[in-house]
Amino acid sequence: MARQRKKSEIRKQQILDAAIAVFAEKGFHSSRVSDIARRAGVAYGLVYHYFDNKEEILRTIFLERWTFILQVIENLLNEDKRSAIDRLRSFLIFIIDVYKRNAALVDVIMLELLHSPEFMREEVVRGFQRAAGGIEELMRQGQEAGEIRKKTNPTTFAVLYFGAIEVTFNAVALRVVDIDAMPSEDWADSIMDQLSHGIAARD
Amino acid sequence: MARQRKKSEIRKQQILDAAIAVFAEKGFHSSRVSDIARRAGVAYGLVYHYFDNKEEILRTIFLERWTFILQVIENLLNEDKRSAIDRLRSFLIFIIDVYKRNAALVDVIMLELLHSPEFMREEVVRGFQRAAGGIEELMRQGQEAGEIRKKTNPTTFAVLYFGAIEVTFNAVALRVVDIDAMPSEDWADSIMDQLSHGIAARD
Amino acid sequence: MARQRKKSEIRKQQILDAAIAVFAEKGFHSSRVSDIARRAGVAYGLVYHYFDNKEEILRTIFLERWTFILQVIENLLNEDKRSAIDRLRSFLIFIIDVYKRNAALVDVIMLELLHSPEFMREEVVRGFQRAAGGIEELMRQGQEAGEIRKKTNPTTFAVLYFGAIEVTFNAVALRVVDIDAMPSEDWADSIMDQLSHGIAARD
Amino acid sequence: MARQRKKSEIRKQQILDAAIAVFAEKGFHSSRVSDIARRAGVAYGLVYHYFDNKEEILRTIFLERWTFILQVIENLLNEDKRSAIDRLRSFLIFIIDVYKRNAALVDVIMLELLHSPEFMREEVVRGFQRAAGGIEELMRQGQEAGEIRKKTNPTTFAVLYFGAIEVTFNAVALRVVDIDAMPSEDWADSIMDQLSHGIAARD
DNA sequence: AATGAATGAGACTTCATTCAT
DNA sequence: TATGAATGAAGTCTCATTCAT
Repeated sequence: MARQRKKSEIRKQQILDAAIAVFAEKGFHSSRVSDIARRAGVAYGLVYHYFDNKEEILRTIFLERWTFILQVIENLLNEDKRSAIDRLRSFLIFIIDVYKRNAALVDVIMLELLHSPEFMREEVVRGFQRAAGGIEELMRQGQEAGEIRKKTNPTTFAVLYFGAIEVTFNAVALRVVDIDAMPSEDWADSIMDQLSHGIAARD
Repeated sequence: MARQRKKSEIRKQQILDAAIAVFAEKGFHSSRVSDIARRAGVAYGLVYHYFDNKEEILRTIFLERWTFILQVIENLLNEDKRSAIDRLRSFLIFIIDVYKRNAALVDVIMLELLHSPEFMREEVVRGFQRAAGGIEELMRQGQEAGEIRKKTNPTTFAVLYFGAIEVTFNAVALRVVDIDAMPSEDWADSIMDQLSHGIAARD
Repeated sequence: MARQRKKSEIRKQQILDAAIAVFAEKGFHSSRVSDIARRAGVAYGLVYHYFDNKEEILRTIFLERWTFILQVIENLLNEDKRSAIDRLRSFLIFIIDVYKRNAALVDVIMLELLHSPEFMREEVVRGFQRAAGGIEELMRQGQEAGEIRKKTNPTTFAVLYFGAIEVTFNAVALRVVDIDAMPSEDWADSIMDQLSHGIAARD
Repeated sequence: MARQRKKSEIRKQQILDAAIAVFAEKGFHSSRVSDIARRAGVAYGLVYHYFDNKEEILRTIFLERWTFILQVIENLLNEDKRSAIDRLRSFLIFIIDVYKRNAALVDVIMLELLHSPEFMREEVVRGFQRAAGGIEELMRQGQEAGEIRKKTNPTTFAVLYFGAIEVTFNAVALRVVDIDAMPSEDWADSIMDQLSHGIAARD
C-alpha cells in the first residue's frame, strides 16, 4: 500500500514538474494538457486521473510550491536572530538561489500567478499579503531594536523590497538579464545598500 | 476625403479603446475578438477591416500608447531643470496620474505586455531599456550635480525605481490597493523618501 | 447617352477581363471579389453595380465568351467548303491559337466551367453538346462525300477529338507542356495524322 | 495493440471513404470537413485526430488510391505478353470498370486532382507523367514488334489515349453519358478501332 | 493505472454582399 | 457611377475533457 501510495505520488509529481516546465515556457493559456503529458511521459488521459482539470494543476503548483516558499520566508524572517537588514539580505540571496535552482517555477509564479487568472486571484492575494506582512513585521522588529530608522514606513518598504525582486525576476524572464552571470551576494548587497542608505548625498 | 479619413481614424480608436478595456479585464488570451467588437459597438468583422488579427491590436496598443508614454518620460527626464530627485518624484506622480486616468491601459501594459507574448518580446524589451536608460542618465546628472550619492549604482537604482512602480500597479490590478484612495503626492513622497534616505538608522 | 453606354460597357469588360485572369490563376472558389476589383482597378463595391454576384460573373464569362467561341466553331465547321479532315485540322489550329492569345479564358473554361459548379452544369452541358453535334455533323458530311471511313462512329470520333483538345489544354494548364514552344500546325498535323490513319501497321 | 491498430486503421479508412464521396459530390473547395465527418458518422473533431487538415485528406486519397491505380496500370502494361493494341484495350476496360465500381474516387481524381489545387500540383504531374511514360513505352514495344505503325508518335498517341479516357469520365461526371448503360467492352472496342484504323477512307 | 479515441464548444478569420455617402 | 465601411454567415481548426477499453 505504502508502495502504491508512493508510486502514485511520484507520478503526480512528475506531472506537476512537467506542468511547471511547460507553463514557464509557454504560459498557462498556451500550454496544452497534451504538452504537459508528453513532457511527463504519460498519456494525456492520465493527467485527468490526478487532476480534475488544467486549472487545478496551476492551483496545485501554487499551493504546494509557492506556499512552501512562503513558509520558508516566514521561518527565515521570524526565527533568525540576526539584524533585520542582515535577514533581509539573506532572504534576497535565498530567493535568487531558489530561482537559480528552479527558474521555471518562479517564472510560473511571476508570469502566471501574479497576473493571475480570475480563478486564483484571492488565493494569490492572500499569499502575497502574508509575505508582505512578514516583511513589515520584520521592519517593526528592526525599528524597536533601533536598527531601522523610525521614519521608515514598513509598508512602503515592503513595496520597494518586493518590487526589486519582481522587477529582477521579470528582467530575467524577459532575458534582459542573465541570472547565472549575476552573483547572488553582489546583487543582494547592491539592493540592500541602496535600500539602507538611499541615494541622497550627505552634506 | 479628409472627412472620411477622420471618421475611419475615429473608428480605429474606438476599437483600440475597446480592446484596451477588454484586455485589461480579461487578459489578451482570454479576450475574444467578438468581446472587443461588442464593446466597440461594431460587428466583429469590422475589427478585421482595421487590423490584420488579434495580435496586431495588441501590438498597435503598444506602439501607439506606450511609446507615447515613453516619450513623455524622456521629455520629463531630460528637459526638466529641477533637481534629479525632484524630477524622479514628478515622474512618479505623473505615472500614477496616467494610471488614475487610464487604468485599463496601464493594466494591459503591466499584465500583458510586460509578461509578454513571444511575438512582442523584443519590442517590449527595447521599450523598457529605453525607459531604464532614461532613469540611469538622470541619476548620472544628479551625481555630477553633487545631489546624488556617488556610491549609488544607477542601474540598481533604476531596478528599485521601476520595481516600485510595477509592484504598485500590480497591487492595484490585484485590487489589494485602492488607487483612488491613494493621493499621488503622498505615495510619491513616501517612495522617494525611502529611496533618498534609506532605512538604516543614523547614529 | 451612347457615350455613357459605351463607358459603362467598357467598365464591365474591364471587370470581366480581370475576372478571367483571376479565375484562371486561382480558380473560382479561391478568387475573391476584391481580387477581381483590384485587378480591374476599381473598388470592389462597383463589381456589384455590374453583376448581381460572383456566380454571375462566371456565368457571364461563359455566355459572352465561350458561346462566342462555339459560334466560331459552328461557322468554321459548317460553312467551310474544304474536306472534312482539313476543316478538323483548321479547327485544331484555330482553337490552339485562341488559347495562345487568351490562355486565361481557356483555362477558366477548362478548369472551372468544365468541372463546373452545380449552378452552371446545364448550360455547360448544352454548350458541349452543341459543339459535339457540330463535329458529328461534319463527320457525316465527310462520310457522305466518301472521304471518311463509313465504319467510323461519329460520336466516338467526337470523344477522341475533344479529348485531344482537353488533355492538351490540361497539360498546358498544369505546365507540363509549354504551349508557346509548340507550333500550332505541327500539333494539329500530328493529331490529325493519328486520327486519320490510326496506329495499326498495314500488312 | 494489434486490435487497436486495426480499429484505428478502419476509422481512418471510413473517413477517407467518406471524403471521397463528399469530394466527388461537391468538389474539394465546397466540401466541409463537417460534411465528411457526418458522412463518416463521427464527430468532426475526430477528422483532425487522423489528418492534420483538409488538404491532407485529399493528398492521402491521392497517395493511397491513385498511386495504387498507377501501379496497376504499370503492371498491366509491362507484364502482359499480349499484343500492344490488346493491352491498350484491356486497360481501357479495366479503367472503366474501376470507375463503375468506384465512381466517386475517379470523379475526385478527374475533377479535383487533375485540375488540382496548387498544393498538389507537382505530385499530380509526376503521377501523370509516370502513366504517360508507361503508354509510350508500350507503343515502342508495339513498334518493335511490327504491330504498330512506325510513323506513329508515341507521345501524340498517349495524348489521344488519355484524352479519350478523360473526356469520357468528364462526360459521365457531367451526367451526359450514363456509364452503367455503356458496356465496357463496346466502348473500349469503339475507341481502339478508331485509334487503330483512323477515320480516313481507304481508296 | 493507463491509454488514446472520441466529442463538441468555441475561437479566429475570411469574404460575399449590402449600404450610406 | 463609384467608394469602401460595415455586416455576419460560415468555415477551419484547437483543445479541454470524457470514456471505453
